[in-house]
Amino acid sequence: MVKVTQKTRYAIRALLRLKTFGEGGTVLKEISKEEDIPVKFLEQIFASLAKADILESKRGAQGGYRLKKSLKEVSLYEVMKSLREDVKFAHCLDIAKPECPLKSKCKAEKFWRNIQEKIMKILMETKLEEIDESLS
Amino acid sequence: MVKVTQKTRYAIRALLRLKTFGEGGTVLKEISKEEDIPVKFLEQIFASLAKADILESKRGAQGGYRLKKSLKEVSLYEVMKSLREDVKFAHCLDIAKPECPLKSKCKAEKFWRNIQEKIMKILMETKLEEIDESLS
DNA sequence: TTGATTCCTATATGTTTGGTATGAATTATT
DNA sequence: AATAATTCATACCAAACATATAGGAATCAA
Repeated sequence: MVKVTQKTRYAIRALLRLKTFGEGGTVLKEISKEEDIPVKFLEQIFASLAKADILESKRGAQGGYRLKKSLKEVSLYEVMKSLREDVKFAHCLDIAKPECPLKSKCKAEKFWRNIQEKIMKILMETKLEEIDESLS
Repeated sequence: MVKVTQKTRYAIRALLRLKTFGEGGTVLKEISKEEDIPVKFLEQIFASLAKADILESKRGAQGGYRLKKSLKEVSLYEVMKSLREDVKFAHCLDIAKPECPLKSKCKAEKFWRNIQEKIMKILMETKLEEIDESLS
């Protein structure tokens, strides 16, 4: 299953915005306000992104977030995966065994896997940097 | 949003199975049994596929379904669309106007559209015929 | 110690999905 | 004409998932 949720969209926009703050970074509240994303929701999102080493956090007063990687290096796939969004089509590939009575199921699952690989390739090749370029 | 649901998977498998019945076609109940898909759910699926001219139906006694198009001609995109599964990423492209205060949103939405087009291309190029070939 | 912040986890709300139920409409067969 | 077999149409329901909201713990600079 490949899905692009609101969460993913928020994440992308937040990262893009964070980029404009450069090395200094900023505080979550700021981005929440500027991008009009619910604070508490964004907290969860940033927690995930931080865990995935896409951004860096510092707690406490004078704390905040800043990008840890250049957006050139961060793929869409990486973001989606860190948010634990499923990036798979095939459902039960383990059923696809020779003995499986539903032959068309076996075939179909393998078929899904092929598609999945193609789409994952796109998601992996797409770096966030492209976003900034996509308006020019 | 691109998603592959159970419904889509059922549809694919059902079409594949239907193909094995050739010109004569068969009755929904039969496919339901062989593919282990809930009858009533499959009814809805087939109704959609029929509306999309992918298969042909005949009501009443001695009725049933048969493929209307060769699976060579039917794309994954077509199936998904006929089931009214969303095949779009971009959410609110109409907000992406010059006046939009959320510039990163505008950028992002355009970015999503690019991705969407790539993925749609894959889905459109993928014909169901490939499924049968994918195990060989 | 205080205030600002991130982090953690539980809960509430809304939407989608997968499936069920009921029955109407259609058609071949008897 | 009656019957049985089918597709067609629609409404409903429960579970899963998405989108938040809430409360407070942990951390840290001043």
